[in-house]
Amino acid sequence: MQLDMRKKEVLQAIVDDYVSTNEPVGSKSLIERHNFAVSSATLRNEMAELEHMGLIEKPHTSAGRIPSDKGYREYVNSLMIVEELSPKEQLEIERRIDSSVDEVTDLIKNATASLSEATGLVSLAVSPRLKKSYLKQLKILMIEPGKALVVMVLSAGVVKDKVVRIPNYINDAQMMRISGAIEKCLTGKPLDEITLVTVETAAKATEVPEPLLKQISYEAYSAIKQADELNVYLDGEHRILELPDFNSLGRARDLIGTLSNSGMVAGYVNEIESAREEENNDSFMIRIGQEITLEGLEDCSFITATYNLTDSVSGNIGVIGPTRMLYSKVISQVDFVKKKLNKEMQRFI
Amino acid sequence: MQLDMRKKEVLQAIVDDYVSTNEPVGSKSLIERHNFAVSSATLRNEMAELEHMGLIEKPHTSAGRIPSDKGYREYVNSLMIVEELSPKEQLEIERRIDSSVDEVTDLIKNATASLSEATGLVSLAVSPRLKKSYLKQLKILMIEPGKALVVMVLSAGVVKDKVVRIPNYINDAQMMRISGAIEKCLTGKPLDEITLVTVETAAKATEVPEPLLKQISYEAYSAIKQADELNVYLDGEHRILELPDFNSLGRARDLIGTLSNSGMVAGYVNEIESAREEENNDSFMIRIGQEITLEGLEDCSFITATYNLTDSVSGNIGVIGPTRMLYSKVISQVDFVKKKLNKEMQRFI
DNA sequence: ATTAGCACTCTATCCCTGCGAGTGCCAAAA
DNA sequence: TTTTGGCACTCGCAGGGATAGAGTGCTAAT
Repeated sequence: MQLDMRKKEVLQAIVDDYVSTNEPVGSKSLIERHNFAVSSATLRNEMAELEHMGLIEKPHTSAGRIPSDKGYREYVNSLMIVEELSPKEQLEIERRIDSSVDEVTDLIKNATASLSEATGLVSLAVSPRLKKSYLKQLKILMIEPGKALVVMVLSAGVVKDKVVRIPNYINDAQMMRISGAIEKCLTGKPLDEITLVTVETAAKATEVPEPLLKQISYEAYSAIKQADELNVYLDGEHRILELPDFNSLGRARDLIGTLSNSGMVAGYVNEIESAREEENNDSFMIRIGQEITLEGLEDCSFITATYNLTDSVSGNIGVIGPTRMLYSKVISQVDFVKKKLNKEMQRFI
Repeated sequence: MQLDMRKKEVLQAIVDDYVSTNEPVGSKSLIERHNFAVSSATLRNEMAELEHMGLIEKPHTSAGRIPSDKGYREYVNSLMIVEELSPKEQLEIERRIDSSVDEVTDLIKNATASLSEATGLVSLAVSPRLKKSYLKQLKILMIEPGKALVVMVLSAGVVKDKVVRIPNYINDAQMMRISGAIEKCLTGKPLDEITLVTVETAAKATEVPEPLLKQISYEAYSAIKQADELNVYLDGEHRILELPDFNSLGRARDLIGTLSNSGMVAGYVNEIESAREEENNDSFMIRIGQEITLEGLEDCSFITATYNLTDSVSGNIGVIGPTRMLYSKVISQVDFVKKKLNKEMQRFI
């Protein structure tokens, strides 16, 4: 994108104005609000060219211009001046992230709520991707006839468990042996390298009847697989209904509807997360308007950052809002929450 | 409320018509859609009286009538003919409640989703009130230095756990002793009879240094208390945005905003649940419009039923929608889901 | 390259009107 | 006493100008 200095200034001014007023901006009001050394006629020419380049567009003939997705993209990539948060704003965010919680999940939920409150947008977080973390402990506790609890302690400092069914006739000693064998063999293995066969092979080290072995192995395996399933935490859904951008109802419904499908959301976030890793970008992902391939979010923007629980275990936290959002500030807020989250997570490792 | 036969018929017809058309109903259209043996003028007189009694009201002078909260109440109490679900509808609901889940929580979530789908309204469930269930097991597992997992098996077939902090210097043997002592003493005790003192007293049976005892007791206690905290599961928030009743945006925002405060919702549900118990009603609670004392839900209706995990452990499941809802059908749906839930829960006890 | 000026376009708003649905009431009928 | 037909009245809503206002593109002059 080749933009001369003045075009850059004009585009920047248009985005800034439109974001703050939610009105298409015309050449005259541009002159009024900014110190351009040229006349409105000159700006009109510039604007015509910007439109020709696809950076801005007209809702209708006699209205001002609004930025296009491409325009926002240009703005975000090279025009925007990222706004630092004031100490007060920082404090406000930190206050809401109660650091006295005992579980990572709660910490993440708090951070998500805090982010939504600060930005006034819908916020979301994806739980840590535990595929790369490895098992430190695996215990199977007999609970009552037919029921056991598989408890897994992972290297990332996370504890996961799952209630599973077991045959009635199994006894404590047998269970101890199987559970011990599985633990011994799987300890240190990353979750994504554990397959049903791995577990079964591990269990075979014990002298326990075959069918019993198979069943327990399967249940242990399913518990392990469940442990690395991703969760999506949403917050502040109601806030988007405050925004004038969503007064059309249909849009709001689509957004909330789509977001409530956490599987799809997690999948999408993973997708752009791996794109980020390949591009070796900094820790940000910004998707604007049509760049988002999730149905119903085509006129939203998505800003998300990657937090790290350990070097190899990460998740995402970010916001979704209308394309017309205060990028310069929201980015700082997301970044700040991410950093705070990273800091607090040290305690859990 | 003294209503002669004809007034009842008129009110019933008005509610039915208004619910299905979402238009104020006038005397003439009432004649057209129903087989009244009288003229529209007579109905006008009846309607004037019904309005005088506060059962129906006019949005403005020259519009038809719509039922008031009081009118809906009368309808629900004595006019409505509860609509049975067709086998097909029953099947559809059952299909969505996947009965192969291993945990009660998942069962409840599924039921909630199914209910929302069936009714097209927002559904919600409150997790079982475990206060009255008693401890069957309590184990404290050492996880890593400074961290332990408290695992509790409750009489209602529910397993709860919590990660807690413990002093670094405690050793396995000490922990075994404390944990054993606590379990021995608390087994069989309903959760709501367990206090911090109870736990401490139990722990004192062991010969472990006092400060250690105190701290572990406190952590165990906090885990127990956390186990009987109530959770609220919501589903189908986006569906209310489909309803013409919520086209005003503000109402939708208030509703979603209020519902997202799960503490308030749980409190309110508990409140009306205990009212139900006192009145020794059947298993239904219906709150219409102004009867709801939750801010932001003043023009909604709330239909909820009580499910039972055991005799003494119950929770609630129900829906929230506009006062203009198909009471006769929604009630059947809620009831059916509740029964299905009760049936499936047998497996967990 | 910039600018002033101008004709043109399009929307949003206001006001007016007429239509339709519905009401309340009265006097006559049952 | 209840019911009914009839009628005047009310009010919201949709449609139809008319107007104002904001903005554009183009042209000719600087």
